[in-house]
Amino acid sequence: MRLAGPVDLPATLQGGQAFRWRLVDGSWRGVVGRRAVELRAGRAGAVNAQAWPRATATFLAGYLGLGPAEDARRARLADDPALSAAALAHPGLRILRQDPWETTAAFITSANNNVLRIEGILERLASDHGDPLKDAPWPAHAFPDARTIARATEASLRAAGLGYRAPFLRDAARMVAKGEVDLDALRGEPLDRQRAALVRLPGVGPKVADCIALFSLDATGAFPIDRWVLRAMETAFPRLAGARPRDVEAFARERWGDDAGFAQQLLFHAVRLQEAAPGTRRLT
DNA sequence: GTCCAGGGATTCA
DNA sequence: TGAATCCATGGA
Repeated sequence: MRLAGPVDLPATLQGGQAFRWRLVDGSWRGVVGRRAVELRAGRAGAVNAQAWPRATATFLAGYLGLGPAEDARRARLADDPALSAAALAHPGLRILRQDPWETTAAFITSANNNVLRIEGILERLASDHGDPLKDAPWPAHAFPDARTIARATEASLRAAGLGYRAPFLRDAARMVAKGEVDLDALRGEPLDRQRAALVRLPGVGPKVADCIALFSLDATGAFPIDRWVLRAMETAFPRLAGARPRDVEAFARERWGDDAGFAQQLLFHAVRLQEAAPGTRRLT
C-alpha cells in the first residue's frame, strides 16, 4: 500500500527514536507490534508499505505519525527562525508512535549508551526472548513483553549486552507486569502525571521518561534533553549557555508549547547530522 | 590508554 | 536542592 507522507525514512527510523529498523536492499525492515513491516521510499516522500500479517493503512500511518495535526505542527515550527532550516531540510522527519513497553525498555537501555550499541542490545533481546514472527519473509522477532523480561534471568539480560542496566530492565519489567505502572493507561494523560508514574521505574529518570512520553504516550510537548540537545540549544540560543537542563526545558516549553517534542527531534537530528558531516566524527 | 555514548542511582553536603 | 561519583561495554 501507499502512504502519502511525506516521510523521510532514514531520518525517522534511524534518528534515535526507534532502534530496530534495518536498511536491506533499499527497503527498511522492522517490527511493529507483532507484525513484520517493510517500508520503501516512493515518489515525493510517499512510502510504499507492506506488513505481515497484513495491516491497514490507518495502522501504519498511526505508527509513522502521519496526520493533519502533525502537518500543522511542522508548519508552526517552520515559522520559528531557530528551526526553519532544520524543518525545511527534513520535511519528512516524523515522531513515531511506538509501543509503550518496548519504548520504555529501549530508553532504559539508552542511558549512558550509544545508538549503535543500543540497536545491538535490543535486537539480541528480541531474538533471545521474543516470539518469532512466523509470517515474516525474513527472520523477525516480536519485542519481548514485560512479563517475559520479568521472568528472564539477569545473566541472560547481561548476555544481551545490557551491562549494569540488566537489573534495571528486569525490575522495571516486573513492575509493569504486575500492573504497578500501567503504561497503556498513561497514553494521553498530562505530561506531569506520565512522568511521575514513569520515574517510579528503575532506570527511568527525567530524560528517559520524556523520551517514553514523547515517542509512545502522545506527549507532544515533552522535550527530552540529552547531551546533543543541550549542545544544540546552547548553540541556537547563546543565552542558554551553561543553563541547567530544567531551565532549558522551561525555555523550550515556553517557546514551543505542545510542539516542543517535534522541535526537540528537529534539533537532535540536525546536530547529529552536523557531527556526522565529512571530516568530523562519525555517527555512533 | 583515554574518551564518549539520547543518564540514572547513590551518596554526601 | 545540588554536586560528585560510579556504573558495563564497545567503538573511535
